[in-house]
Formats: sequence, C-alpha cells, structure tokens
Amino acid sequence: MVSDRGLQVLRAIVRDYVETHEPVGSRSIVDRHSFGVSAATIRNDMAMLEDEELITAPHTSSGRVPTDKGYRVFVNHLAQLRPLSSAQRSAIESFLSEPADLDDLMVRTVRVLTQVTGQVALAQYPSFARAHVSHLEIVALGPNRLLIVLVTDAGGVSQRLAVLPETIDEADLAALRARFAALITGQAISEASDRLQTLLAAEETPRDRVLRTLAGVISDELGAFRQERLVMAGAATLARREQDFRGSIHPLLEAIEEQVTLLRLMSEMVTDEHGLAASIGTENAPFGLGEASIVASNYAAPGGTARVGVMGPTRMDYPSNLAAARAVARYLSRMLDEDEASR
Amino acid sequence: MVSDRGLQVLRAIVRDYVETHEPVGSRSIVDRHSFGVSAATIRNDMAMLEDEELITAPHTSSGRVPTDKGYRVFVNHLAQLRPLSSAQRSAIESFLSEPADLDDLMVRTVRVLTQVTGQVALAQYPSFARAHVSHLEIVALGPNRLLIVLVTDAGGVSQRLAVLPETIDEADLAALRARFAALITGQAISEASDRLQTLLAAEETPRDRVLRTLAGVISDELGAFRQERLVMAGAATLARREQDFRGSIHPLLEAIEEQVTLLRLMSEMVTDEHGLAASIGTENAPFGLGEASIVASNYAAPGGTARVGVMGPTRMDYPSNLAAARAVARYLSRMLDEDEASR
DNA sequence: GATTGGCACTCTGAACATCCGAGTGCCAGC
DNA sequence: GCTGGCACTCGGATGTTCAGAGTGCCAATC
Repeated sequence: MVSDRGLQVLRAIVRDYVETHEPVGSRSIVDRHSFGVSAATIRNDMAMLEDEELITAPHTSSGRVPTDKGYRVFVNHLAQLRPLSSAQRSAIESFLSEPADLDDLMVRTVRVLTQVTGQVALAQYPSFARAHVSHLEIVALGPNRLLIVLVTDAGGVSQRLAVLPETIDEADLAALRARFAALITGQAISEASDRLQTLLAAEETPRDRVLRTLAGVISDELGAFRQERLVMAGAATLARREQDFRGSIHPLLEAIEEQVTLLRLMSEMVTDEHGLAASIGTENAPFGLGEASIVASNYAAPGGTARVGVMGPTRMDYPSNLAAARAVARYLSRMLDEDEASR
Repeated sequence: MVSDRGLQVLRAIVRDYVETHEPVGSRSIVDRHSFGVSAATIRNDMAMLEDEELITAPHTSSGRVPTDKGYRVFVNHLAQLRPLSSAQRSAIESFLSEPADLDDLMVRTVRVLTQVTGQVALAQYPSFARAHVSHLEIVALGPNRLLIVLVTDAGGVSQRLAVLPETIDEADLAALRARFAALITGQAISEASDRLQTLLAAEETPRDRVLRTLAGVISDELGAFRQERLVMAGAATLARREQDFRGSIHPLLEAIEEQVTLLRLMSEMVTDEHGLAASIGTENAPFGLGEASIVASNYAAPGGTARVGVMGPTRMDYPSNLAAARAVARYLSRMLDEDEASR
C-alpha cells in the first residue's frame, strides 16, 4: 500500500518530470519540495511506488519517471486544475468574440486552444443527431443539375450537388420540392433519414429515377449531418516534440489526417463528474496512439454535449491543459447558448 | 565551363544521391554507371562541377552532394520525366473516377498524388476569378436570419449566414431577393463585387441597414470565391523524413497549417513550356521553406489554369514527382472538362 | 517502527584516443 | 586528355576511462 506521503512524492515526481523532462532523483525531490524528510526516506517511498508500478526507473540507478498508471493516479487523485493566467483568459475571450458562424467559431476555438496550451487542439462539432431539418431548398442550376441545401435548427447548413439522370422542367421540380419538403422539414435528422429510406423502398419508386437520385443525395446529406466532425489546429507544434514520442510523430500526424480515429477516441472517452476526461498513453494504444495523451472537456451545444480538448505527449502538463480545455469549453458553451437564444 | 560528360556526371550524382541519401564518390559512379573512363577522370569532372558550385563536398574528402544550383541544372537540362508505372496509372485512374462534386474531386486528387509520390500533395482550387454568378438564393431561416447561397458557373457553391439587425417580412425579402438577383446574377465575380460596392456607397443606402448587411455578406462571399484555395494531403509522410530537413519539419507543418504561404508560393512559381514548374531549396527561402522543394504542374480548369504538385525535401526524385504531378494534372483537366461539357 | 547517514555499487554520458576506410587532389606517365 | 599511383584528410565506428548522479541496503538513531 502506498502511504499518503508516497502519493505526495508521486505528485512531485510527475510535476518535476513534466517540467524538466528528466528522470527525477530522490535528492532533487528533497531539494525542490519541502517534505521535511531526508533523501533516504524518499527513496523508501519511491521503492513503494515502484512496487505499485506507479513509477519506473529507465535503468538501474537513475531517477524515476512516472508510468502511465502513475499519470492516471496523478490525474484522478492528485492533480488540481491550474487556474489560467489572466493573459490566457483574455486571449480566449478576445479570440472567441464575434464569430461569423458556426464553422468560424469552431476554427477560432481550436486556434485559441492550441495557442494557450501549445498542444494540438481538437474539437468535436456540436452534434446534429438530435437536430431537426428546418429548411430544404432545391435550386436548379441547369436542366439536370440541382443544388440541394439543407438547414438544421442547430445552425448546421450543408449543400450538395445532384446530377439527374434526365432533365427536369420547372413544374416537375416544384412538385418534387414540395414533396420532399413535406416529407422531411420539421423532422429529426434520423426520422427524416428513415422516411427517405421508406420512400426508396416503396413500390412505385424504382421507376422514377429522378426521385430516386434526389432521395439518395438528400439521404447522403442527412448522413453527413449525423456523422460527427472534428476540427483541429496546431499540428505544427508536434515538430517541437519529436523526441517525446519515441522518435516518431508519424502516428499522430496520421491520426490528425485521418480524423476518424481521433473522432472515435474523443467519443469514447469517459468524463468525470465535471465533464472532464483524460486518456493517457497506453490507454490509447488500441488507436495506435500509445505514446500520446488526450484531455478533453465537455461543452454544451444545442444538440447535446460535445468535446473539446488537446492531444500531446504522455508527459504533458495535465492540470494546465485540463484547465485550458475547461475554460475554452465554457466560453464555447456560452457562445452557442447566446446564439441559440438569439434565434 | 562544364563539359558534356561533366553534366552526365552531375546527372549521375543527383540520381545516386537521391537514391542512396549518401554523398557520392567518384568510385561509386564508375561502378554504377558506364562512363567508360576511370575514377580519376570522374574526379577531374567533379572538380569542375565543384568550381561551378553545382556540387559540394560535406567535408574534405567525402563524396559530393548536389547543391541547390545543381538540382536546378538537373531539373532544367538533364532530367527526363520518369514515366509512371502502370500500377500508378491505374491508381490515379481509379481514384479519380466518379467524384461526387468539386470538393470531392480535389480531395481525391491530392490523396492519389500523395499516395503515388509519398510526398505532401498540394492542389490549388480552380480559380473562380473569371467565373460568373449563376444563382443567388436567399433562404429565410428565421425572422432575422437569412441563408445566402451563391453558385458560380464554374461549379463553385458557397453559403453563408446573415443575421439582420432587424426583422424582415416575406414581401420585403422577396423584393430584396429580386433586387440582388438582378444586380449580380450573370455577372463576373469581380463585376458583381464592384456593383455591390457601388450600392453600398450610394446615397440612399446608409439608411437601410438590412440592405447594407446583406450586401456586406454577399460581398464577403464573393470575396471568398476570388480568394485562392488550397487542398492538401500527406502531411504525415513528413514524419518519415525528419532528417531530410536539417532536423525540423516544423516550418513545413507550419506552412501546411497556414496555407497562405504555400498558396503564394504555388502561384508565383514559373512554369516551363509544358506547364511544369519546380522551386528548389533556397529558392523557397523567402517563404521560410529553404529546405524544401516543390514541383507542380498546371491543369486546365474552366476558369483558367491552376496547379497541382507535391512538396518534399530538396533531395526528392524530381523526374518521378514531376511525372506524377503531370499525370494527375492531366486526369484532373479531363475530369473538369467532361464536367464542364455536361453542364 | 519510521527515519536517517553512510557506503558500496551501478549505470550513463562526456571526453578522449585509436583505427579503418572511403574518398580526394595531384602528379608523372601514357 | 586520360590514367594509375600515392600521400593525405576526415568521419565514423570502436574502445577506454572517468566523474557524477542515483540507487539499495544496513546499522544506528529518534
């Protein structure tokens, strides 16, 4: 069992290691922290921590570094969020003021978060899963080319091009427009999708190729709404940290480019009672990111909660990064709430 | 002056160096290429090349590596494009078949190019500068929220949200819609912008806040069309090449995230008579990319030509990369042409 | 029983020396 | 103009030494 002082030693090791990037010895701990005991005592505690696999020694008789398990204990029990500096607060505030629209707001969010933390910033788009279709617009661009614009009540807009297998006149188009509008406007995204599927499956439908094409495109578009999206910034900061990732930042860059992996990872994280979550090192191994940690905070969007956070080396500054994610999440929630209220 | 054989030696050095990543010695040249002369003769030629600053020795008595000037001579006079393998050709063909729309086509383009070359791929969007506004759609989302959709005849679509300072009824909206449609549909992007500016400057306008807001948003949207855009893929491949960039890929990642630098660089490159261009090493120094080279090929889009290419280390395989860029550009031109024709 | 000073031991990393081989520049001879 | 030969240089691999940081353990102490 690890004593109370043992845990304080673990905390000291995590802090010092994150700061110095060098294994922490018993001597440097008594120098930098006022434990009021000697180095030999700290050594005993460290032996305990090592038995519990909370710390490890890179080689016989060097200092200790925290294990992933050690970071986990630190984050769960020993870390208190480090409050942001006023400069950081005002950076967030000014960055997030006056966004043009949702896309712009999300981009600003990740920019400020990467600026404040120096890490790669990630943000899930607000979920449109529970949103409703508020408008469907079908614009004729040519005899067989239509532009289909969908708008949801959660602020999401999407547009897509449909190329019809045959030409269509204005009267037919008006009829189609009315038919689809009646079918899906006001419906939840999922319900709208279901109705389109039903339509496609219906008896008479196969004959009408235009109807089928259009239903397919709209269905696609709805599908894109249901799909989670991610916005990121700060990939370049990884270049400074190559050595933190056992040599290669390739898996990280890969994940950033892929998006889908990070999206799953973000979705599957488990938040604590304050809406904060951390996924540490090997916990991310199933995603090919065993050298990285991700911290995130829930934020409240009209359609439900989503997450914003940062990805960095396992040896990151968890208290600061969690605090930054939380602060940004709060501002973001507030912006979205005001936006919602004004609608 | 450099003899003809001297240039062949330069070619051999560039090829071998790109392949092996190691300084090339006179001995290995006679071994790997059939010059029919002895190593000592090659050494004399190498001394000439060194006088001309086409090659350099990292240290006394090691092999030679090409200088940026050497690569330039190689690219301009000595390189012949290496034809793509049939596997590469079919990869391009299958990747680029059946794109859903312009965005999709561009994404597929850079994906296949990064896949074929193993480098970071870049593509300028077709320019909309000479395109015309073919449709303007204004959709009421709420009493004071409008969605403005612009479509150009070059296939570009953009949508933006306008929040009005006061509410507006259906009749007013119809009037506005008609007014703006008459003003800009059918006009070139630049002409449409000018007209909106004129409108904003007109006497009576200041009083009508709704009109002003709307004109501002549409003007913004037109501005976004005029702005060049870039799509990229393969940033993760840089991680494998860290050592090629004197230690840090940071400037490259930075440029990829910034976009604007790369956009300028791509725009300012000078193509040869075949529409191919290369910008080598220090030639990119003004852009902070003195360690990188970019090769690109023009492609033909309805609104004019744009470029597609790859960015990689100075010691890249220019013949292969140029060939790949050209091949992709040709397919892309063809796709866009078919698309245009079908419209 | 917890804490401590002391001590032997281990391991890393820097500094230094050595050596081999690859490659050059140059020169005299063909 | 080309070639073989030769002295020379330098980097990188290898080995050795040494100081320093840090540990584990133990007997003594509070």
